[in-house]
Amino acid sequence: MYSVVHFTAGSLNMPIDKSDPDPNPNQSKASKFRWGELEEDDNLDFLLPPKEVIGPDENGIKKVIEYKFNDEGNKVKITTTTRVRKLAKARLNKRALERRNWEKFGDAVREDVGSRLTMVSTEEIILERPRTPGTKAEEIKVPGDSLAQLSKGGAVLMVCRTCGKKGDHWTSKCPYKDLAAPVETFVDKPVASEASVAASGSGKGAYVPPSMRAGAERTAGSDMRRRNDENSVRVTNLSEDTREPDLLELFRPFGAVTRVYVAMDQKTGTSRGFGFVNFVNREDAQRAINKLNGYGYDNLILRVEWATPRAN
DNA sequence: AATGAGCGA
Repeated sequence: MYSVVHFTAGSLNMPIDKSDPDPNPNQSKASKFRWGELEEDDNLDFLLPPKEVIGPDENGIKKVIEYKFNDEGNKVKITTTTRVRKLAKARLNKRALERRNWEKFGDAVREDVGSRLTMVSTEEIILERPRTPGTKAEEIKVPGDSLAQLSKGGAVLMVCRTCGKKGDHWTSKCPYKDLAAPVETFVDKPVASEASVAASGSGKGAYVPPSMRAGAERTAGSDMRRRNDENSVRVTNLSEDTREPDLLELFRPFGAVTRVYVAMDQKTGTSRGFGFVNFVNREDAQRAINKLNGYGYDNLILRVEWATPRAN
């Protein structure tokens, strides 16, 4: 239901005599309400003397004198006295006081800003990375002198720990590095034979990981539990601000993760939008791929696939 | 759209 209220131009322009109560006391409730509203909405403050502010004085006392109409429509004077917290120089420590006296610098030199304003100036700083590709290394490079050749000359002794070959490649480049590692690197005591380990159960002494116990699979192809760089999963379409901890959090539930990596643009320091996650177990990697490929993450749809082995 | 960094007997 609506209550229809009729206004006439005359009623709005009527001179308002505040001392008079409702000029039409017998009118309906709606009309009475209308008068009340008019009184509140009409700003009659221009009839009042202006607001005065005195102080704050040396004691921090500030007075504000205002004039208002009260509910009865009478003019009243309101004086508000407040104590303003003094700008306490004593509260500033020595160093802060010193800084106050500094010359303006940065962009503030050119700006006409108040002495107490703080300005933010931006300055581009090129980050210097340790060893930028193609600087130092090239300067000392002797043409036609490969690392292998140097090693033959006795400068560098390059002996592969995996296959024992001399002067040919580093351990990490060994063509056989993905074959089972030699036992000696894992056990610090002379190894008991597999037969004796099996016979004495766990025996005493050095821990023997399951993969090394008698009966464990030894061939490179069938051993899924060997820790290596192969169970590598490529993740693309990562949002700009996805970092390695985020990737770990996302992939960790599928099994032990040996490494997470997010490719960064070295120049801008921003993510290139892809990364890699390596799993201890191939099956876990496969489950992660199945579950997370096409998964919505940070309002992007992830692509999760097997990575092709890194070119070395 | 896209496949990673660095170390060293």
